[in-house]
Amino acid sequence: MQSQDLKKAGLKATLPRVKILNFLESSKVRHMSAEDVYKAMLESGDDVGLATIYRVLTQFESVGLVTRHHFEEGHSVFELNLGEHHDHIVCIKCGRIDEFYDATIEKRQREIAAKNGFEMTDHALCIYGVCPDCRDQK
Amino acid sequence: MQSQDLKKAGLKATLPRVKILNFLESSKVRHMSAEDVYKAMLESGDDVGLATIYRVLTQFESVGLVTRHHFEEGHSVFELNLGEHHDHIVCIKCGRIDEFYDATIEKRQREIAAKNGFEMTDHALCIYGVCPDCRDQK
DNA sequence: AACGTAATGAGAATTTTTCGCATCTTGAGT
DNA sequence: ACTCAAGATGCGAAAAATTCTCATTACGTT
Repeated sequence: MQSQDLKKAGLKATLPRVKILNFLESSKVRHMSAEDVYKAMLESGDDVGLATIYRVLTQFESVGLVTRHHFEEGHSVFELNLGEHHDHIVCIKCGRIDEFYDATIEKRQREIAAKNGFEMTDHALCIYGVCPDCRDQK
Repeated sequence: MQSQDLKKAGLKATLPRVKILNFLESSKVRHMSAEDVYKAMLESGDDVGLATIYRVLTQFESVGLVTRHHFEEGHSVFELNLGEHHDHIVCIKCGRIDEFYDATIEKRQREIAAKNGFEMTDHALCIYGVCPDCRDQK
């Protein structure tokens, strides 16, 4: 039940917020822009204003429910947090997004931050390339 | 002489392009938005239209003269390519940007791309944190 | 020096995101 | 369940970032 999750995160369980969280949890697409969420919800009859989508996704981000990514498209992409951290590998042809986790890279990052005297709060690693399907079709 | 560099890169050596390249090479700040470049050049008397700045930086990117970054600010940041690839560590308090290169991470990335069947074309790694100066001031 | 092609400038247009404010909900207290 | 204040929403306007249009200008080749 989403309203409990929201309250646990310190947010009032308003109808738009419940709908958006519910939508994110039930969506098969994991990475979506605010506009994507807006349109998809419109289709399914859950009419939430675009400004609210932006506000809510930003709030979800600040309480850790979602992660915001800045890939190369000129707009933010949001992803529901499912616990395990991971990085991304994006196909520059079709936009397909795969996920991966690499302990070695994670460790090196922490070491590099420490070596530079930074207190690491976050990191973003994105590999760009051509996915298997797009390579074949060429 | 910048006009030679431009021609070598396959671009006509127009006045705005020479001025912009010259500005990037002489700037002490290495990471700038299109707006930053526009304003700084205005100050120094080199008046180039903002649309041209955008066009030229995009061209410079496609011929490899500059790299475009998508940090967390909601706009692109450009950096003159000086040969050696590197990644970034950004202070979320003051915006300071340090650079680093880690062979282990580079190697792992190539391996991960290969393992997923991707032909890697590029990658972006950015560590976010609080820099030494900002930690002290807190 | 002349010419054709490509580049520039200025502002309009797009796109993405935020803001302002009137109205409506939520959740705490009765 | 009912009331109320704080906070949330919706909508359109406003910002911010970037691209486009098109008339004018500059390259560089002849």
